[in-house]
Amino acid sequence: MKKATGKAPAKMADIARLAGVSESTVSRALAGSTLVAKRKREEIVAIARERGYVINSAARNLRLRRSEAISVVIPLGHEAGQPLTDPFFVEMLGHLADEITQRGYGVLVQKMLPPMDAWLPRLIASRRSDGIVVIGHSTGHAALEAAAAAYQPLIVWGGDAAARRYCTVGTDNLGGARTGVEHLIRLGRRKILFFGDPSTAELRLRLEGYRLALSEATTALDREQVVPTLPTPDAAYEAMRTFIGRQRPFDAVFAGSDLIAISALRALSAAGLRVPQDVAVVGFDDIALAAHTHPALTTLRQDIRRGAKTLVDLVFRRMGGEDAPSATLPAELIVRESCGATRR
Amino acid sequence: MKKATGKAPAKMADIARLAGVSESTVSRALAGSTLVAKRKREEIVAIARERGYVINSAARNLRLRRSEAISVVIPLGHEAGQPLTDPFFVEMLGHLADEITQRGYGVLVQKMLPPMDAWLPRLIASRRSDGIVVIGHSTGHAALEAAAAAYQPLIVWGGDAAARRYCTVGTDNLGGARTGVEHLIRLGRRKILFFGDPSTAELRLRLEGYRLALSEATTALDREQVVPTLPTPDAAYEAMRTFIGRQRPFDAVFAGSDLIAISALRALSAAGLRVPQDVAVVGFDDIALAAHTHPALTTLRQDIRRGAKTLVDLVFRRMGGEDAPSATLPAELIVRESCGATRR
DNA sequence: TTGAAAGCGCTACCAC
DNA sequence: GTGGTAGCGCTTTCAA
Repeated sequence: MKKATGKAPAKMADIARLAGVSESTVSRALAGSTLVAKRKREEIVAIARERGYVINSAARNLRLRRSEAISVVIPLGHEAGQPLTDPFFVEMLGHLADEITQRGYGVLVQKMLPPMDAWLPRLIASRRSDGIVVIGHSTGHAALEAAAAAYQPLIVWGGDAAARRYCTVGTDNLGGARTGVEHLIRLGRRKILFFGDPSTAELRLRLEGYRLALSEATTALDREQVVPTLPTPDAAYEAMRTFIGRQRPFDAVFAGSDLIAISALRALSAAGLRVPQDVAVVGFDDIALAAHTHPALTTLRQDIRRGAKTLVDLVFRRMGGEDAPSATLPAELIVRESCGATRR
Repeated sequence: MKKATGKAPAKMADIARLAGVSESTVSRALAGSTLVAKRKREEIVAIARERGYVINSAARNLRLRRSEAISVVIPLGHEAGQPLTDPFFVEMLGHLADEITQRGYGVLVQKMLPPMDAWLPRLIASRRSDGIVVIGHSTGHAALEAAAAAYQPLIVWGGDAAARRYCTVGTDNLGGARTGVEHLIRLGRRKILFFGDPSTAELRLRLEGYRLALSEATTALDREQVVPTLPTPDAAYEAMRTFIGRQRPFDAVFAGSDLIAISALRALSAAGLRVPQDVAVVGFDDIALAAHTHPALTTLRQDIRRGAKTLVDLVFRRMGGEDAPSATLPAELIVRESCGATRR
């Protein structure tokens, strides 16, 4: 195997020699320190640029005891071995990358399989990143609690800030779901299903919101009915198909996520049920696709960009030693076609 | 601002003291070197584990002159400022993360805006990663050519291996498109549109495949007709809507990507055109959603997992100094409902 | 305003 | 088999 032999990259000492100054001065000049005479500073910077010199980050990081990188952790539950399928997480990842990059930090992506307690501490101890953002179905609460106790700059995207001791950012899942179901009730729907996987924290909260809306309704409704499903399109499609086969009457589906709602749309259509005439459907997330389904999906928008901004803001504040608090973001009802109009 | 004061993490010297050996021995033991007596080695490893000791990667990397990380670069063209929208790239990112993580390397995600020539060299010089994988509509050929000349471990996901001097991995876009269009012709379609953005290298090749299929057809066909569009759902929807409004007759759409095909599906349906009865549609990529549209989308599958595997395989081989060659992967026609059956 | 020197935490070359 | 030692390339006192 022939060894790659690119010429060794310039180091700071080389630039120092070229500029006829000491390494210290180059270091200061490159950092923009006013300690260095302006003229000299500019000269040094010019030489460095011309030579394509870039500071060796390993050396810098070792010296500074930081990495200038943030880990973005994507816990994989059911989808182990799969690529991230949920567009929501993907959009989140994109926004996080934007926010982090903007601050001059690197983004270290970590796909993580349970159990989390095995490697979250390792990730922290390795010091490969200065802060950690965990997105996704937050499994492994215990591991998070434990890690957070000794490590500040850890922020988790998730639903229930109140119940946790670690810092979280999340949408108001309960309130959002409640709003969505209330909307269905207002439109005259009476037999409303909850369709989703209540084993994750966020979906549990949405289920709670669904229940709350049902219980507080002033009109006579069918009692709650939960159709569980794994959060993948195929599983959701099958689950809905099976449910329809059971012939239990229903006139609305409140889905735990848009991805699931879209599968429901397909299953309903395949079974000859019209949306929204026969069955109204409401999703959660407002992924890009939601506006483009047929019929267009009514859903609860999570403001991902703002979520990402908040997440990153909090990690940086905590990296600075501040004890930044958890945050909850509102969900916004986006009315499109799939929920139908008022029934007489 | 209160400074975070987690207790300083253990370093190798601490473990050495605890184990009553030298730092060298700890280093060797942790690396699993057989130079250290087995008994002693296990003892040291046990102590390290017990103390939650993890090697400081900055120090290790500085010493070893490598970073144990791969940069995955996502060039953003039209979608600047947007999160990555195309599910194809996202799936690719997921698989890349899997492959890279599996080899014990970190994944450094870089979203990059043109111009590439400004920061590709910087990325290389910063040594934050040992290799670079560029995915996405490969813009900036010149910058890639220039960078690749002096830097081996750079692999680009893209279409036309032949035309480039840098190492690429990609699907046989031309052949795939040709297969898809031939299929439409075989099914009796005569007025076939190409729908997509021919400004990117990959789409250009698909367009070429489309042309080839038309020109080689043995039946009388309408001449080529290209409906250009930016690669976002909204733009594609509008473009198709506008085109339909012009009333030029057509009975099939060959779309440059699934995302575009799905938008076409919507626009056709909104215009009262039935798929596949009135218009057949074929996409490209086979994203997860393709099987779930209504009607289900006929498309050309790109084997993303294999693509990612190949990409990562090549970077690692090149990191090892090997002069690994470009690779082209076949596209597979996945026949579903949107192309219809043979017309009499 | 500048330079010398110490050292961040690790690995690998030597000598024993 | 094991330990001393010399750096990897940078930043930052400290002294001038």
